[in-house]
Amino acid sequence: MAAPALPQAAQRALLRWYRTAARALPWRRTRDPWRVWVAEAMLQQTRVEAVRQRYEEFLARYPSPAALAAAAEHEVVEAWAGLGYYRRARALWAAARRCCALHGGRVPAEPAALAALPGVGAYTAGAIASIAFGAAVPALDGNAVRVLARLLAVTEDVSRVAARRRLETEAAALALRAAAEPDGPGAWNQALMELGARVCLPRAPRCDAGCPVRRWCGAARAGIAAELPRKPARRAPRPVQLAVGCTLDADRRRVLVVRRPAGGLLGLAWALPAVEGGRAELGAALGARVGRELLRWRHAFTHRVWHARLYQCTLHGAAPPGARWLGAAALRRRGFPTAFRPAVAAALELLRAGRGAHLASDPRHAAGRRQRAASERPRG
DNA sequence: AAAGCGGGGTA
DNA sequence: TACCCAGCTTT
Repeated sequence: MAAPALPQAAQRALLRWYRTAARALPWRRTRDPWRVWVAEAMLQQTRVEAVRQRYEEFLARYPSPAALAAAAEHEVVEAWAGLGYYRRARALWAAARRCCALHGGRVPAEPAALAALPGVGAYTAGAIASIAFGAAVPALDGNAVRVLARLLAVTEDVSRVAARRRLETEAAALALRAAAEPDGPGAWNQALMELGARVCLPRAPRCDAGCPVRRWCGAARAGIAAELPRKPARRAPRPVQLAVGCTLDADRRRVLVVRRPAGGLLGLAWALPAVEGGRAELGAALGARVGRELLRWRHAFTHRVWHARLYQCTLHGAAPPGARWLGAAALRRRGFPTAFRPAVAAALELLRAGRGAHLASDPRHAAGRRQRAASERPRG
């Protein structure tokens, strides 16, 4: 292993800064590998503040791999509702089961064994191994990539293999050297991420706001910190028309909900029945008569935008397999992805209003509809 | 190498 | 509006 390009003095300065500047986050109070793992799983592409609110609650419910493994997969997905990337919940559940089957219910300490678990890639394996077990391995997340690309003044596109390899080599050398410091590689990896989150910000790096490693930063010296790291442009999300059914039972006291198919978008999450297309596609898929339109809203994903319309539906025959009828209380309790919350709110409104009442009779709701409908108007 | 997969904060 | 975030998996 070659020596790191970053001087030891810089590494020590950053470690020193971390000792005093680190935020007191819930997952920093422990070295319990399960608690570290749950935090890392939740933090994948997810803001610290979003995870803060959900972390303790999830751990109270699933305090160990065995506890999670004992739950049903769909129950875990529901506990994940609102956090996004639901595949993480399913992977964590599968990985917990594997820990019980293969590792006696314990979290493995070896980075390779960790990375073999579903949902655990190079970053997460490195984070768990270094933070929970003190292993001298890097944890190269988006923050660390940004910080290192700036320190080393890597001007190449960081998604390219050559640039990526350079960052990984440097990160590995730094983790190894950090193992000889009192704080250890776990603190070092978190120090890199903390700097990226607090000082070395993506758009507007705060080099002047007390960056502890500015003296050693190639990008700051060249005046190009804000331009790094370079990344390829992302493609615009594809617009998709979505028809959603609001189906009441004969008593008009309950609403039909379904679990979405496992493979696709929002897999295994609870939702109102929905299909790409309009009234015709919804009626055919649901076996229902499609009545009046109740609501329009939009929901943006990374890769597509839903232009969604909610229709009141009447079933021709039986409910589709696996569907459930939920009353207002059950509907409120159930965890739904954010994409469906406007529809669930409208369904609740419809239940509350009762037979024959019109949704738009609620002025608050009518205002919301007008606003969304305006933003929804097709361009051109 | 690129695409699929959420949700929300920020400039 | 555009960008990005404590990424992983499949194609």
